[in-house]
Amino acid sequence: MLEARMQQADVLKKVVDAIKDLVQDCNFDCNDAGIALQAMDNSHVALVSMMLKADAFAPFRCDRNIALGINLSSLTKVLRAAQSNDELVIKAEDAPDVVSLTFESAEQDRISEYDIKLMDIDQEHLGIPETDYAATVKLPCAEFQRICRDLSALSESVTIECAKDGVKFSCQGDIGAGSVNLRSRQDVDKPENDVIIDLSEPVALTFSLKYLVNFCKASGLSKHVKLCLSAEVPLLVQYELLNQSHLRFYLAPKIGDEE
Amino acid sequence: MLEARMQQADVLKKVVDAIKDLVQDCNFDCNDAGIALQAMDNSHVALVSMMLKADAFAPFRCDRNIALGINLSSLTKVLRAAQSNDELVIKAEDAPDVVSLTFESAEQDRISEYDIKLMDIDQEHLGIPETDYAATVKLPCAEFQRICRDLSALSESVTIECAKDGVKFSCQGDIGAGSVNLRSRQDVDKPENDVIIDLSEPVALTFSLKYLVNFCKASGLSKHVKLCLSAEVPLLVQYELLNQSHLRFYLAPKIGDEE
DNA sequence: CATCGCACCT
DNA sequence: AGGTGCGATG
Repeated sequence: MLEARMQQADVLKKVVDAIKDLVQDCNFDCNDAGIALQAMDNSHVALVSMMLKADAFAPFRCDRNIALGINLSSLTKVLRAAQSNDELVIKAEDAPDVVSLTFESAEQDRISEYDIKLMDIDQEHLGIPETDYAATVKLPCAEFQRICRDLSALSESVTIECAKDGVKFSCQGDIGAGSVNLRSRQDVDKPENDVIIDLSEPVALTFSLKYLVNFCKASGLSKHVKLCLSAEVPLLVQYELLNQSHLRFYLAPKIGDEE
Repeated sequence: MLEARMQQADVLKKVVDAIKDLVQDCNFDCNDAGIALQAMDNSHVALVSMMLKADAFAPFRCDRNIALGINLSSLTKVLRAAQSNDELVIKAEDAPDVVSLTFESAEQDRISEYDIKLMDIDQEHLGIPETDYAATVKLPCAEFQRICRDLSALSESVTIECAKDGVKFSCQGDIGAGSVNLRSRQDVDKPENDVIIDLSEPVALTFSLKYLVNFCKASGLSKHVKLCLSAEVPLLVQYELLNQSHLRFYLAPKIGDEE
């Protein structure tokens, strides 16, 4: 059986909010390492990969591999019932029909329990090759979200160009063109503003802004987001969570005249 | 060419916000005196007139007359990308296809540049006669905005009556009637609350509240607003900006049974 | 159903 | 000033 207690129901809520528009149904794969999720979006352009390590729960118990096939719209409805600061306990039997979510107020004076029916989902398991990226950019989530939103007012696509000392986001659209240049910066007094570029080779790639704006719904999960780019491979947009847990989005670049 | 740097991108943002619902497209007329704009609203009831004097910019350079025909909805989208405290540089060539807006963060570690395509706009140039108004009322923006909003819940129109020692805003509607009386007041300790009436002749006129509410979007630009009235001529609603710059709205009174 | 824009509220 | 909730729209 599975029994996992999260201190902050909010975390699961934000994770699911960030992916529910990309993926309708998917398996939460549970084993003694934790709870993992991998899914492609409907149009097979983007891929979501979540890992919540066992350490992110206390306690965490999962005797054997269990795949919980869940409709994310149903899950969203249930998670809306979580109030901030509620703890969340996730429970399932070994061959479950349902998963149970229990929300407990801090003082334990309100306990809500929801069961969600499970579904069988045939999941192509996706091997994601480890890549040595040509460039990684770590920047504040809020800044990335702002850039994506601003540029999406002008165009469907953004070109991300990484150089050693800065990163440039640019787009062209019917009403005009836009670009945002961020210089790398580091400030020990305000590390939350850091923009850190790690580059082995300059790279410039073009991506759909609609997807990037969508990924940015995860902004509340972390202070920073890491963008990893290499020519001709999908962009990795990564949010680090506590205890080496993470939420990752992969997005294939646009090629040639698609832009 | 034109090159004009504003210390506060916010000012242009607020000006455009205040007029974008009245006017879709209009020319920004640039010359060595500054940047001016004049346009009638679609229904030809209201007129907007903006003047940003060269002194409001530092530096300001404009070698020859340039008319920048801009779609205000496009401009709004671009100005949304301005963050508070960003500086704004406006640039255009002498016979431009585009106008360039550059937003610079205070530390210069983020520079965003947007180009907006220009359009050809045939503009009837409007001579606005200088009028000696029968009454002028200077009052806090917030107070005027509040009055217009409150009365607009009751009626489409407001009657403004100026007397020597006070001004009365009143309306009648289906659910009842409303009126707000402001006595003139002056307080050296709180000049921001001043209500100053300058009157050569009592006057009472009726105006569309919808337009007045719209004009009040400019309230963030100034502490006070000046209302200038004379019988049978348009109301002037004036916001003074720094360096003798201003934003003015003119609104024709309603006559007779239109009220 | 999802997205967008506006207004309100904190 | 930013976030949230609502209403309207496609």
